[in-house]
Amino acid sequence: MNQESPAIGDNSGVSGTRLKSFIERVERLTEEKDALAEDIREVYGEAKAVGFDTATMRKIVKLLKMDTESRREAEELLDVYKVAVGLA
Amino acid sequence: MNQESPAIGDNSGVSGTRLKSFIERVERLTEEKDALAEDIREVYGEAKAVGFDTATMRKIVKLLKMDTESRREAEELLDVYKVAVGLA
Amino acid sequence: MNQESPAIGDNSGVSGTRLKSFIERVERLTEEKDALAEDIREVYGEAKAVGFDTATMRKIVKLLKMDTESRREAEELLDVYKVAVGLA
Amino acid sequence: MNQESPAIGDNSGVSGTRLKSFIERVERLTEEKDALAEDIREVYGEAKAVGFDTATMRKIVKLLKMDTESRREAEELLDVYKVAVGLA
DNA sequence: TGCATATTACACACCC
DNA sequence: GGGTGTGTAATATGCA
Repeated sequence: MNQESPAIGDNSGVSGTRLKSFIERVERLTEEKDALAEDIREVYGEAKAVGFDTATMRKIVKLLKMDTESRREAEELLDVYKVAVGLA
Repeated sequence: MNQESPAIGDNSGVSGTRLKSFIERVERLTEEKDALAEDIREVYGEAKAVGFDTATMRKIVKLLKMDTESRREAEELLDVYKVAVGLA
Repeated sequence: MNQESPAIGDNSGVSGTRLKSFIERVERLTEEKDALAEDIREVYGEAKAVGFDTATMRKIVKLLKMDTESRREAEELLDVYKVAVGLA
Repeated sequence: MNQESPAIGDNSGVSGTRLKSFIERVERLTEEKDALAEDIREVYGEAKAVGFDTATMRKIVKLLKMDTESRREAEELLDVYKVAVGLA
């Protein structure tokens, strides 16, 4: 490890508190994220229960997401171009 | 494929609407999930900015999560036992 | 490990030879793959040398690849649909 | 951005052609690279099919590669020294 | 040295 | 319920 780790080694206890705070924020966000993953699983479960094919559904979702990302990337590329030609 | 696929092939259009609804729910939940993943990255970014080692932090979070899950599983097992012996 | 590992433990030496053969094939392919990665780096290097912005180039390549994959995925999805409706 | 970008902004079209050429070379090399990655996956697949543990195999390949690179680096260092002392 | 990307490892979900 | 394949997260590398 080549970090300076200002907190650890500082025996004031302040940085331990700070680290703990960061960790707790991550834990909290992770819990919410896992809950959403669970929700998603449930939606697929419902769809499957009424006869839809989840593999196909997942492919559709993936494609939609890829489209969205392509569009976003294309816009970013445009911005890069603008900078390149001195328009931004 | 041994799915009944009630929607596909049903030309009433009703199931298409239903499929669309499921897809949109998944998309929405996925967006929220990705946003949380982004938030988590940001927390690690902040921590890194003040000198903490994020790889180590990730290990800690993982350990804490394992503990949490172990505890939860132990509790679930206890519940099962309670039911088994007529205590719940 | 819950593999049967038929080769290891068999002291005939035959499976050791077979394992070695697999490993060598992987090594050979990996070398070729790394050489291509090197070639790609060189192309970017040439482009940079004549004044192109490689970050932009990388974005373009990425977008083109995403398009290609979208098309391929869309075709695969179509196939899945065909199966789903009993056309294939 | 502090690149000169000779091509962009040059409306002769020549640099556009040149850029295109670079892009295509990268795409072609990338395709070959991806094909090799696929081949490697297939080799692991074959090995797995006859009972080998691929995770272990990957570790071995990694170790062998490290050895190879260490050796190569040692040789390169030797060359540097040779030059330094006038032996090459 | 910090960031972006490429690869590798893991975990979940599906099928048998 | 076990194995397989896919998708996602973490790590390692290489560039600016």
